[in-house]
Amino acid sequence: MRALEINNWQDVQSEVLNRINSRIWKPGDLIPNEADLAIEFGCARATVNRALRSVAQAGFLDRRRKAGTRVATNPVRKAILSIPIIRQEIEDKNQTYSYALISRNLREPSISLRAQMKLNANSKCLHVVALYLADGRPYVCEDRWVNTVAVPELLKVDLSAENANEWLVQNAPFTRGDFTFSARSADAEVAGRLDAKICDALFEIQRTTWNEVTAITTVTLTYHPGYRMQTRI
Amino acid sequence: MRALEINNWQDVQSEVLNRINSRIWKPGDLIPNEADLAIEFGCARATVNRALRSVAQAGFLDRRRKAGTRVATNPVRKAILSIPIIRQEIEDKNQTYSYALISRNLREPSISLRAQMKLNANSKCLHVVALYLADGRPYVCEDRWVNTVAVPELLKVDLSAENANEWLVQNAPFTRGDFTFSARSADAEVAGRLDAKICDALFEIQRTTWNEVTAITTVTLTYHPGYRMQTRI
DNA sequence: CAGTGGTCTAGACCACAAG
DNA sequence: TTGTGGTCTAGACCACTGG
Repeated sequence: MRALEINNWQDVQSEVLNRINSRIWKPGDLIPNEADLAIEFGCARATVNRALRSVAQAGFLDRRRKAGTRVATNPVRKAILSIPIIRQEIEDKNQTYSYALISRNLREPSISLRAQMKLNANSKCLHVVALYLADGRPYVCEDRWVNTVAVPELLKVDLSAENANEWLVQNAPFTRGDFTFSARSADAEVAGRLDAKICDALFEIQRTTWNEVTAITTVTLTYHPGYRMQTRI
Repeated sequence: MRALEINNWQDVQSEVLNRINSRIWKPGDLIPNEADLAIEFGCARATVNRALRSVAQAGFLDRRRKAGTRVATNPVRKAILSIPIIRQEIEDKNQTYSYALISRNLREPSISLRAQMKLNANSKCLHVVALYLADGRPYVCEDRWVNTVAVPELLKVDLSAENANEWLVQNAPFTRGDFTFSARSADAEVAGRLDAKICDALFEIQRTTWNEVTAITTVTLTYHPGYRMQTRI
């Protein structure tokens, strides 16, 4: 049996996780305070603090001033999803990326979209539909509405050459985003675009991005049949 | 114009985000090192470090020893998904939670499942199918395989009274999980369970959880038609 | 009120990796 | 080789909140 040796905050973290894991500290238990743990582990309180903050952020501990630190009873699992640029996602699979603009119009958004993006009445949006292909096969269809008040420069961009997403990433920073993941059935239109059968189940992501209080863009990505989004915690 | 006042790491963080946002520091730019920023902001380097680490974790900065800190060119957006306990998810919507066990068998898993869970040949799994209801309407169908070698105690549990997920959360800690999100069409069996029409598109989450190197359980959650998973960054 | 976590500071040493 | 971020430490004060 080897003695426990603590040299850094990662060591503290794994010791804490071990105690939770092996049920030395059970769900709901109050664990010793930072000062006591620092003495036990032979390190500074700041080091214990760093470790406990990290474990708490992962959802395994609940911390409150004065009340102390408890092992979480409902370990809410948090999965971190990386939302990559589509070009990268395709190239990471060693497939050839290509892009085709389907349509580009200036028009009024629907009422529900106007509500979601909190736009004024009469405001026009740039509506862009495009297709991303991997090795020449349809990968994902993008249906995008851009608030032209927030990003007027986009109107001058040639979207058949450069795709709207990459232009926006470079030129229109955002501070906040709402994401919705869902499943939908292919209708005739989207089935045609994605080379799917009518009634195929398609994975869909809708995302609205904001710069403080102004909506920049709402985009719906409809993936080819069989697409899977994966992550790990 | 008010003077910039920095009192804590959150202030440093928002000033940094402002500079990225307002393109004072552009994508790809090298920003000053921690020591210089500490002088500029009139605070300790540790405070700057805390702020920059936080911004980097959010994906807006790339940091490398010796190479310094750069504004990310590909701001990979990271969405944090909370995976709640189903009971909570339903109760949070002020709906009535209920649960029904559909089947419970000890049997051999399919070859693909055996591969995914890295099980030996001949190993038997507990296969549990159950339905969760919100206000009496089908909410999500759970199809679960449990590695009985890892969690033999579950065999003694009455799963018609207590659902497997909550028992496992309390009694079988895990250290790692793989998640897959996808869309599928309803076949006759699942349509019947979820009160859906055949061919409806259904949102599906598959999750395999591990304790170090041992697979605990693989569960597929198939949600009712129209289900949406939402998050925000 | 008083105990807890949250944070700041100044200084120090270390690990990494670019040149 | 050397500049950069990564981290530790000891001590201090503060903010919150439970009792």
